[in-house]
Amino acid sequence: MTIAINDSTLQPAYLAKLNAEQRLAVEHGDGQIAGPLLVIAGAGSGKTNTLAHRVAHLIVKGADPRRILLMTFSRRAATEMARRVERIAGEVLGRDASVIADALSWAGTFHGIGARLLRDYALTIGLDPAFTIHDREDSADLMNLARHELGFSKTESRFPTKGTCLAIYSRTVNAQAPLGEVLGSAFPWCAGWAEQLKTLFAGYVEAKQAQNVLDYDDLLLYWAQMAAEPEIASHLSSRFDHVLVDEYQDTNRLQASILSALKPDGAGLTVVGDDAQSIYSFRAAEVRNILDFPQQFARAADVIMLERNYRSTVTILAAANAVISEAPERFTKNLWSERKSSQKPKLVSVRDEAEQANYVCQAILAEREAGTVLTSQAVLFRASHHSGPLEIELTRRNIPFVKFGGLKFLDAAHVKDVLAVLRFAENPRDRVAGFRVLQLLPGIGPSAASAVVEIMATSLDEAMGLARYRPPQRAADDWPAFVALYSGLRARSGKWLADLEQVRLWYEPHLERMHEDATTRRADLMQLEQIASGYASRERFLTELTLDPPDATSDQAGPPHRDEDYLILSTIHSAKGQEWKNVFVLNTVDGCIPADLGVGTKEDIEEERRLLYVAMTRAKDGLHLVTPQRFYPHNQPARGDRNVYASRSRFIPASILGTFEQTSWVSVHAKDDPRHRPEVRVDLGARMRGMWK
DNA sequence: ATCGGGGTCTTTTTT
DNA sequence: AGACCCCGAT
Repeated sequence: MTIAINDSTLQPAYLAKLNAEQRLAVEHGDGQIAGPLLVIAGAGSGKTNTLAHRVAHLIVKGADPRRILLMTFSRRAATEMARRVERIAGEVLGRDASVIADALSWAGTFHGIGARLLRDYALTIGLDPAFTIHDREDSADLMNLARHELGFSKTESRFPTKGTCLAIYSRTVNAQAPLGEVLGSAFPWCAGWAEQLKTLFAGYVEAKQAQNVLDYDDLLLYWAQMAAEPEIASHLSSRFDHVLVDEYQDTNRLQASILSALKPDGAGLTVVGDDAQSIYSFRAAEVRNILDFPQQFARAADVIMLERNYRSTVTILAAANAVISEAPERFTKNLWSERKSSQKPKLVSVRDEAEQANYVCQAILAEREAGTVLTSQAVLFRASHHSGPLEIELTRRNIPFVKFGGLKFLDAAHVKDVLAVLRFAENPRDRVAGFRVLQLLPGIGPSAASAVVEIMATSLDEAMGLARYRPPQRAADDWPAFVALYSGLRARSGKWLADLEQVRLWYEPHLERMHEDATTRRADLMQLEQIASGYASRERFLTELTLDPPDATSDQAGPPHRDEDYLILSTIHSAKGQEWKNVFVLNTVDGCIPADLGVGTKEDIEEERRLLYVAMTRAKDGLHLVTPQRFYPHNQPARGDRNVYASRSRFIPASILGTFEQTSWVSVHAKDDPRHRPEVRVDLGARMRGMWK
C-alpha cells in the first residue's frame, strides 16, 4: 500500500496532485452513486486526468469496475483512459493493475458499446446476433443500390449522390429531426427531392434488415429504441452504477436520449466537455446537450468548471482566447495559465502553398536542431488534402511523418476486398459484401453478381446455393476455387487466422491482375494479417475494425519504423484531445478556415471559429499560423499560372493582431524564382550612358 | 453481359 | 484528381 498523506489536506497522495476544482469533480459523491455532474473542462485543463482520477477514485472507494460505463469519443481515448485509471488505482490499491483494466471492460465509444449491447440483447429485440456492421462506404454502396432500383440514378435534373443521400439520412437519424427540417437547414440544395428521399430511405432500411446488417447510426438507433422499452431500460440501467461520458459537447440528440433512458434521474451520471471545442455538428452533434444538461433532471446537476490551463504558455492562450472571444455566445470562460513566455505565437505570411511547405520544413528542422524531437511537433489543417504540397516536400527532404485523418488504411480497395470476403462469410445475407466479392472474378459483373447473391438469399444453405450456380463461360475457370474458399470459410475450420491467409492466397492472383502496383498492396495485406493476429475471433475482428479503423500509418501494426522519430500531420478534427510542443496550422486563410464551402449559416461559421480555437490550443510552447497569399487552383490548366489571392482568416481580425508576432517569410529557393523579382523598373542603360555625360 | 474509354461534376471534417 | 455515368467494342 502506498497511501501517502498530504499534511495540509489529509488527502491520499493521488488526490493531492489535483487542483481544487479537479478534486471537487473527482470526489463528487465521494465514491458513492451521486446526483448528476457536469464538468466544463477547458482546453488543456487536465480533463482526461481528472476523469481518469474520478474513475479510479470510484474504484478505490469500492465501486465495481465491471459496473462502470465509460464512453469516450474515440477508441483511442478509451484505451488511454483505461491505462491511466489502471495506473492510479493500481498505485493506491497495490494490486496487479492489469486486473483493474480488464475489469473496466465497459470503456469504449458509444458505437462500440452499442454494438456489444445489441449482440447481447439481440434475441430479445428480434435481431440476428450474427449481424455485420457496414462502414460508411458500405452504407453508401447499399444506398446506391436502393437508389438505382428506384430509378433515381437517371433523373432529369441530378439526384443527390449516394454519399449525400447517406449524409442526409444519417443526419435525420442522429438529430432526431424531421426530414424536411434537416433538408432545409443542412442540405438546402436537395430540398426539392424530399419525397423521393423518403422513399429511398424506406428502401434502404428494408434492405439493411433483409441483409442483417447495421450501419453506424443503427448502433445508436437500435440502442435508443430498445432503451425506450421500460423493461429493457430498467435491466440495462441496473447493469451500471456509474456512467461517465467524455467530450459531451460532441454528442448528438440520439446519444443524449440513450443517456437519459439509461439514467433518467441522472444518478451516477457524469458528463465532461467544453462547448468551446464543439466541432462535430456536421455529424449532428448538438451543443445544446451540454448547455441544457444542468436543468435536464429533476435534481439539477452540479456544475464544475476547470479553467486553469496547464498546457500552453500565456502568450498562446492570449491569442486563443482572443479568437474565441469573438464568438457571440458561449459557456466557457477564458482560460488562464501560469506558463510564462515572452514569445508570441507567429502569424507567418508566405507566397503560396509551396512556400508554406518550405517554411514548415525549415522551421521544424530548426526546432529539431534545438532539441525538439519530431514527435513533439505537429502540423494541423482543416481538410485532409491541404497537406498535399507539404507531404511532397517532406518526402523530398526525407523527413518521416505520420498522417492522421483523411484516407484510411481500410479505404484502400484491396483491403476492402479481403474484408468483404470475410464479412460475406460471416453473414451470407450481406449483399454489399457479396456483390463486391463476386465481381472480383473476371467475367462476373453487376448482373451476374446480383444473380448469385439472389440465389444465395433464397437457398437454405448458402454454400450449397453457391455450388449450384452455373457461372458464365468467362468465369468458369475461376469459379471452383472461389466456391471452395467460401465453403471453407463458412465451415470455420477452427483457427480463423488460417482462414484469413486462405483468403489472401486466393486473392493474390486477382490483385496482380487488377493492379499495377500489386507489390505495395500485398504489403498492406500482410499488415492486415498482422493486425488481425490481435483479435480472438473473426466476428470481433470485423466489428472492431469497422468501428475503430486504424489510421493509414499509425497505431496498431504501426508505421514502418515505430521507434524512429516522425512528424505528426493531422486534420484539426483528428487532433482533438492531443497536444504538442510545437504546432503549425496550415492555410489560416479565408476559404480554408473557414472553409468557403461551409459558410452557409451563422452556426457553420461559429463552428469554424471553434475549429481554429481547437487547433491553436493544441500548442504548448510554439504556435505558427501560416497564411499563403495565393493559391494555384490545380483545377483546369495543367501548367497555368492562374491564381487566387487569399486573405488572412476572418477569425483573426485586425483588433487581435497584437496577440501575434507577424512575419513574412521567403525561402532562399524562392528568391531564384522569376516571379519573385522586385517590382521596380530601373533603366541601368541610361545610368551607364549618364556616366559619360 | 462485361469491360474500357471518354466526358462531366465535385461540398471538408468522422464514429 | 477522382468518382460517376454513358456509350461502343468485344
